[in-house]
Amino acid sequence: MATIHDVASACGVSISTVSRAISRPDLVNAATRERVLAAVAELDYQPSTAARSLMSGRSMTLALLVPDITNPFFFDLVRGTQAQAAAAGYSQILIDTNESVELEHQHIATAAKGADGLVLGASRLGDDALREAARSVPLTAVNRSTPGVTSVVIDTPSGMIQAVHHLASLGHRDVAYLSGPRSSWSNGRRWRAVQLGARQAGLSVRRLGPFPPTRAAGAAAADAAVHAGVTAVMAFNDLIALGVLQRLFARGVAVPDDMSVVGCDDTFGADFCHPPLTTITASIEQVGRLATDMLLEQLRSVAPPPRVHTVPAVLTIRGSTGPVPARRRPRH
Amino acid sequence: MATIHDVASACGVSISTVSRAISRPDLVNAATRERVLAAVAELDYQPSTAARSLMSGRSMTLALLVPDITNPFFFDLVRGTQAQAAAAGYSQILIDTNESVELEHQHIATAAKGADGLVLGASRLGDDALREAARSVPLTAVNRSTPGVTSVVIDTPSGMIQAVHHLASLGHRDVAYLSGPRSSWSNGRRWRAVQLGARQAGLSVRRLGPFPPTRAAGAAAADAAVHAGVTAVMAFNDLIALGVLQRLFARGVAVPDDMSVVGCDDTFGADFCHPPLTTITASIEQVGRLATDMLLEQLRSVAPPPRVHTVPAVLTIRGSTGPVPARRRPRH
DNA sequence: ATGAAAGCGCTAACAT
DNA sequence: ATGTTAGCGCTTTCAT
Repeated sequence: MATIHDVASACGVSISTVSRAISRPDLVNAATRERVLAAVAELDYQPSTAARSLMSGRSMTLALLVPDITNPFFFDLVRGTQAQAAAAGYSQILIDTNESVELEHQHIATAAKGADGLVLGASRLGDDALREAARSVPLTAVNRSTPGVTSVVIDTPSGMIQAVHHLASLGHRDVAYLSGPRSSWSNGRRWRAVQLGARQAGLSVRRLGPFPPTRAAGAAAADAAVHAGVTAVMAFNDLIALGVLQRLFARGVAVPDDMSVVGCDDTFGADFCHPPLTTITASIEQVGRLATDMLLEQLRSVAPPPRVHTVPAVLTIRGSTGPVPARRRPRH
Repeated sequence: MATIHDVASACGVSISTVSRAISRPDLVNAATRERVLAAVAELDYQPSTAARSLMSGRSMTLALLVPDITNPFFFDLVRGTQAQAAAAGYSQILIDTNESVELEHQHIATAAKGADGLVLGASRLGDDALREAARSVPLTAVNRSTPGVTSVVIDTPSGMIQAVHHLASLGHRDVAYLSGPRSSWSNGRRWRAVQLGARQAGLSVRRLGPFPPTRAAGAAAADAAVHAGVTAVMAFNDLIALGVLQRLFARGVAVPDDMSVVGCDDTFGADFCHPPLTTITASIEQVGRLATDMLLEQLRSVAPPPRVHTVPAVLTIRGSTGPVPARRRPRH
């Protein structure tokens, strides 16, 4: 690998001239510049990022931490952050914290030294830990908000309230919320939204779970819902809802004829599963873009005060919700 | 941010002692070591990765390049490479080359300086360019093989041959292959496999396309297939197949009653779309793990000669394939 | 316009 | 067992 010295000696100038010819071309004589640039091309010289980082203190790298790359929600997020990072000349490193608070903690510490800033997807950290982290490194949190921390949150709750009303208007009186992970901030918000909507619409909700936010867990969730005797379920996310659909089908419970199912996030698959999922839609990729933008902003010399940006979410009605069954089916 | 000097002066030793206390504890007096480690904890000292990289010449970072992060095939790959990289203490940076040969070229060059090695997912590079790249930086290619380049390839072709026989056994005589991108090496292999299978099974295949490997393109592909009057299609990948399913449904063509559909890769969604997709299954995550392993191996002092590892793939029959229609439906 | 030299934070000889 | 020193490759004063 060619170094700046190779280039310098190749065209008989000093290393500072080479450096300047590259980073501030206007400061060097046109003729010399040509010569240097030619040598650079000739030797295929690439300035060492390590050396640059050492000098500048910046790595031109951003890190994205997610609890589980397996979850399509995060695919969409990755897409958005990656695109925006790339556009700004940053690389993005991807870290899976495996739904673990400790791992997240640890990775924040280590990632912080490798990256110039972090995007925390659905952080499982507590308020104090999150604020603390935000103090030690530029970061923006996605779907995890607390005062003093820059974040972008999706207004899923208002979508869920709409969903409850939708269910009510179909005649449902008994619905279950299939809870996500306890450590998920979104889960708390969503459950509160469901409760609020239920109060407004005058129907009864109960919370089942918590369940891991996976398709596999949807089977258990479906069984719990059938056992509870509700006519509709609202799942913490689409993954659980997908699992529910599958399990209900296996048990011979028809959707939406015997049971209505509402997902959340409208991630990949929600529109082509069977039946297609009524769910809460937001542009997650857009959220990723925004989060990266807000992070990049903090990296500029004058960092803005922490802000929280809210992205709208709406109810998308598809085939998995329908009128309440005329007569309740036997509970298997 | 604390430096090694801060730690050193904090406990009245030289920086080398600090360095040693951290990287080779056995070389320093137990008592001093304690003191140093205490100071490290106290000051929350984190050795600078940039400085370390500069010294060692290694960044402890791997890069994964994919043509399109949007594609679920690559989600699975990301999972695998990420897991294995993390296990080996490496970070992984993710790069989207956007289906562009030029972008891939360029990113290989730039990524090469930031990362210690690359995993190229479904590289769109030509043979020469790929070999050239492999000469300049440690890399392993996934589903893109050429002599002299370490790679892991999925034995999708044998799965596709099985699929053709499956179709033949259902009575199909006319099938179409819905071609993927021209620059995709896999596409060529898959098409050849389909032709071979067709010859063996004595049925006729034609190639339609090429189509971009996206759900959206599946609509065009479906129309082309209907127009061609075939009774079964085999798509380059599940994404196209999913799009076909959707379009066929919209046009009132029943699957599998009027048309059988075979996908490829068994990516997220293939098992819960409607009807579930008959497809070619391989553990893509496993492929990612393997690719990273093989890359890591090249990074060790004595790099092994280029090898190509083949991962098996099998036909998974689901609901999207069935007997050939008794009488052909009118072609819309 | 160009060169010399200092130094970013660290590790690895080489002294002591 | 510990300290001193010389770089790793680069940018950036400061001279010239």
